[in-house]
Amino acid sequence: MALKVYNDLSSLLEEFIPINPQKVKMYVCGITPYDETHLGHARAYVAFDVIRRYLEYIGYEVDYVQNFTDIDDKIIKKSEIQNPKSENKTIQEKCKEITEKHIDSYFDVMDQLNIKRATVYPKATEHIKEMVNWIRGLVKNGYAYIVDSDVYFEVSKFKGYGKLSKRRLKEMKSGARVGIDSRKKEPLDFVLWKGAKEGEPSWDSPWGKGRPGWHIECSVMSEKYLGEQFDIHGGGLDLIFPHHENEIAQTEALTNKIPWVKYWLHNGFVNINSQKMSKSLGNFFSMKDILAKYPAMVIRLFLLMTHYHSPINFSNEQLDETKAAYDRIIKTVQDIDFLIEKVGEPENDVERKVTEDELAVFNDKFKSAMDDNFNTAAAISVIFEFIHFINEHIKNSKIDYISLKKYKALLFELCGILGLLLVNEKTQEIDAEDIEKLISERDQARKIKEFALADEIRKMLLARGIILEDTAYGTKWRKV
RNA sequence: GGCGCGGUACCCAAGUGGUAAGGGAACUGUCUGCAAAACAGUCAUUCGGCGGUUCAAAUCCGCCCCGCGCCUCCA
Repeated sequence: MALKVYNDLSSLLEEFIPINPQKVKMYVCGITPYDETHLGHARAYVAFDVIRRYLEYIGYEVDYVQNFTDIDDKIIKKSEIQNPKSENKTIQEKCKEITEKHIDSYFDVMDQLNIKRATVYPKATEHIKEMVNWIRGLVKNGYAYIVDSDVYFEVSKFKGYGKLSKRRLKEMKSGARVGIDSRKKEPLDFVLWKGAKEGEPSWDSPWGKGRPGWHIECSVMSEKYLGEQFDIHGGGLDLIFPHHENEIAQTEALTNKIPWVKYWLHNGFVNINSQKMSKSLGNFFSMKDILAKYPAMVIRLFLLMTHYHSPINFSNEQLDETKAAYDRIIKTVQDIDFLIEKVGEPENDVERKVTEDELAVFNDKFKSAMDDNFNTAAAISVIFEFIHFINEHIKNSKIDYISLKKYKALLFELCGILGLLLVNEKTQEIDAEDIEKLISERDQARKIKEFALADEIRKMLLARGIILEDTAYGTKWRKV
């Protein structure tokens, strides 16, 4: 089965055929680094990380570009807040200080979530020259007009306007919420270049000192790193309008290469109590806070248990449930490792129960799910079906070294495609020797039927967060 | 006002024409000195409501009810 993706441009599920049969080029809108990385960011970049990983898994080379919008009103505003430490710095330096700090913490969060680094992370401020050239081109070919030291894109000149967001110009003109700016010819026209006010960071341009508007950077930087046309453009659902619509307009107006982007993919929001997470509602969760309470892989699993295009409702209860689900996977890995050690080398094998065909069933089902527009929720269900299969076989003592190794390899392969690491981080911080010692003391007690003492030891270990399990192969332990 | 998304068990969530995946919770049983885990079984005759199309509908069509998002910065 071939990979199919839901294209927001056509509103259809389409077969994925990249422009170059070996190489996929994708651009995902990055963050404006002026504040903490939040759950919504995590959702978006986990989603596109899995898309990227799956494309690589099925054999493509992937060029993945993600920008940083490191110049913007919110950053400037933040830089104006009094900070004694940066008293003597220029506004430009202050902005850089803010963005660098947030980019660092962004990468820290992304690393914890096991998100692979993009091929390149271009910054808007490092591409001003290219943007100025681009805007100059739009002025020259009549799509942009100059008012004082601002430059605007004239939306009505671009006949495809609205094709991504499925809006018609006429309808939007009558829309109540479009802000009126008398300087613009039409309310929907958007700014390509903003003339600088006193004290704002600025760069030279043919129209005077100023800075680029929001949308232009993505067109310019994607063109620079991926070429005039490429395969996938991604981002949050809220970017469809106006951001992505404007990007299409200014890009296709300049290059006349249509379509600019073949597949548009957007991720759904994170909701709190069925409402969009937002600062104004005060229902905002920073990743720093969540990571203090839950392992990163639990968050990753939680985000992937809902399809990327659907909204996802966040709550601590949901995360607790996901923790239990994740522990089920981890426990199976630990059980396999425990048995591999106990069962020993292949010469001891009595029977080999698992066959390649049996495993292929799970492999195929998993791939079919992923081929269907990256249906991670369905793919995860296959992982749990596989875990059930493994436990069933372990239970029936139909275990042998080769099978166990194969189970483990497939489990890691499937989880790996989803970027799910199967490590119990906490185990590494524990004094294993001490625990083993107590376990053998308990075993002695059990042998002479001193169950009170045995239970006392078990209780003691539980207080330290260690759970004991007695099996036919001896006692196992694990962290809560 | 315009455009769009969704309503599947106690909770979460897959499923776009062939008779309801998966996870969590709960209950029963097996195993165990007791546990834990695992396994076995139970948990939606039904998919917001009402009509229609069809041999067949959660899936297609119509109407209605409810929730949400975008149209302003946003992942």
